[in-house]
Amino acid sequence: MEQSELCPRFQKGMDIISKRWTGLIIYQLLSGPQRFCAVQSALPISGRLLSERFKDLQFEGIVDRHVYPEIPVRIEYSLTEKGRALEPVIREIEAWSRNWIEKEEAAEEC
Amino acid sequence: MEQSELCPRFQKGMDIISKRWTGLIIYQLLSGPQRFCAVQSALPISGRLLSERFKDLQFEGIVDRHVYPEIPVRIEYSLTEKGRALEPVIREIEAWSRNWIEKEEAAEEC
DNA sequence: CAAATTCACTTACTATTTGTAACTAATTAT
DNA sequence: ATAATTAGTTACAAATAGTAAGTGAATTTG
Repeated sequence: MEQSELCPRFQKGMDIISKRWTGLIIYQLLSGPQRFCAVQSALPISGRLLSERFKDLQFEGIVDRHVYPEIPVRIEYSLTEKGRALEPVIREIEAWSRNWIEKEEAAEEC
Repeated sequence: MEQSELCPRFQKGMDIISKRWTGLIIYQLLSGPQRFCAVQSALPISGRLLSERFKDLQFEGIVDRHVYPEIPVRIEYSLTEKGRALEPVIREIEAWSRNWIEKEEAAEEC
């Protein structure tokens, strides 16, 4: 029952993108740096989870958190180079969804 | 706080591949139809979860289950056309992992 | 100037999902 | 007869996700 030759880097990569919300968060940030509340209102995710995911993604070097010490402080999240390198993954998922997910199928979830 | 224009098909697609284990199961089946125990010994997944995931993936039309009524019955799982269409997604994740995940990073997980 | 709102979170609690282990039933090999 | 393999299922504990409310600093509204 010992598992085999699965490349550990591939396994790690798969772990990252197959964690709930990471794909959608990265998708959101592909349109440019955004604030916490902007991402939150773009996705059906709670503050608790978004905060947790941002921490995970920062730890993985996929997202950058930048504090602008302005009149009221402004905090922006953006993709690092490593994060932007995930764009082709996201685009392939987009393409697959467009081609293979029925409108009805998608609707029954909402 | 109402969430916006996220395409529901993209959301559904993301839901599917961002569910734990689905990516690795599909990756395994890309090398051809396989039996339950073959997939199980290729991945660090338990029988309970694999059984559950196979059911989900059949329901989504991504995996086919075929029973060969032989001397001892043989059951094989394979990708449908919809499932095989996910190959580019998997390949992009592979490429990203190869380029952006450090050996050490991956190792510290195991 | 007091009250409400916004931003970026955190805390507390519940529900759902995972993981672990053991069990089943049919067949087959030793 | 005993042990092993296949394709699961059941029972239960641990981890993760979801919901709701709270926090504290600053800012706008009445």
